[in-house]
Amino acid sequence: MSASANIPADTLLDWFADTARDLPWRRPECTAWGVLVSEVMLQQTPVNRVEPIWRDWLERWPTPSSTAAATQGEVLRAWGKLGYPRRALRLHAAARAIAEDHDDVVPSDVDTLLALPGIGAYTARAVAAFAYGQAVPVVDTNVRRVVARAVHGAADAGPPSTTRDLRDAEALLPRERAATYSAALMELGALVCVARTPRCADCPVLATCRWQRAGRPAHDGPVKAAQKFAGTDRQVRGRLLDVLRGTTEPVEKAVLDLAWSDAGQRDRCLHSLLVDGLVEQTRDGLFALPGEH
DNA sequence: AACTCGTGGGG
DNA sequence: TCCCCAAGAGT
Repeated sequence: MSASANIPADTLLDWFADTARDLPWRRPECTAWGVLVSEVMLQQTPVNRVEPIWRDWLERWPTPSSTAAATQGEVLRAWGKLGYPRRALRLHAAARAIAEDHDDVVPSDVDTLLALPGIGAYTARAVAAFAYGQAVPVVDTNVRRVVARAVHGAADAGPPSTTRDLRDAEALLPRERAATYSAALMELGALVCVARTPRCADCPVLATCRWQRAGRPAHDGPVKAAQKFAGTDRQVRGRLLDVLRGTTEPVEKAVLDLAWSDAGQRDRCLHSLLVDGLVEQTRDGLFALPGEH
């Protein structure tokens, strides 16, 4: 039996047509730049938090060149509290590269997309598929989970392996409407075949799911360590950057010192923000978002 | 290959 | 409350 038999295209596509969320970056009038921006914003970030930021962003900067003309600080402010603000700088750098090297046209070729900052294995194929309709496999955390269950009969995906994950997804792709099929796989993982408590009763491919057929066995592999946040450098960096997002003028270090009590960790994090280009120091020793002073 | 990098909602 | 985890990328 072929792998695709576990997730039949017609069944999944019908379900998608009936159930899919009406997300703005899925609309036919959405530009390739709009798709690219959405994919970067959606990296590790829930849809409902992305949507308003995405709308504001595209209204303000509808093209790569208009984004490239903004300062890094403006881009970081527009990014707001989406998280992982280095993504905003990479998106800005990608916009510059597209404007300068690609005539302001988002590339459609996966390898060209992969060469852009902040565009990895997932995002490059997502743009190629969703903006240009290419029949390339698109593998995100949802697809990995759906494939693990429906095809491999396992409760959860194993450790990511780009080569193996792409091969698995490639085997599923139908000849027709491959890009929509990929969007549907992701949607299934996002709405039904979710991580914690899958809604199998609502699943369109329940009849062919190997995990279901096997009696939905529990995850057997090693349990991955829970990611901490409180007290980490990530939290401290977030606090520091939030101070600078909230001010128009550069601030003295004493202002940043209020953001975290542990001086050693605070200074280490401020240094790493400077190294990452998320913070700049002015000539007179004040601190600000980059590119604004 | 394992770690780091933000943020906030829901179970 | 705490903990999981959400359309990953870069090193």
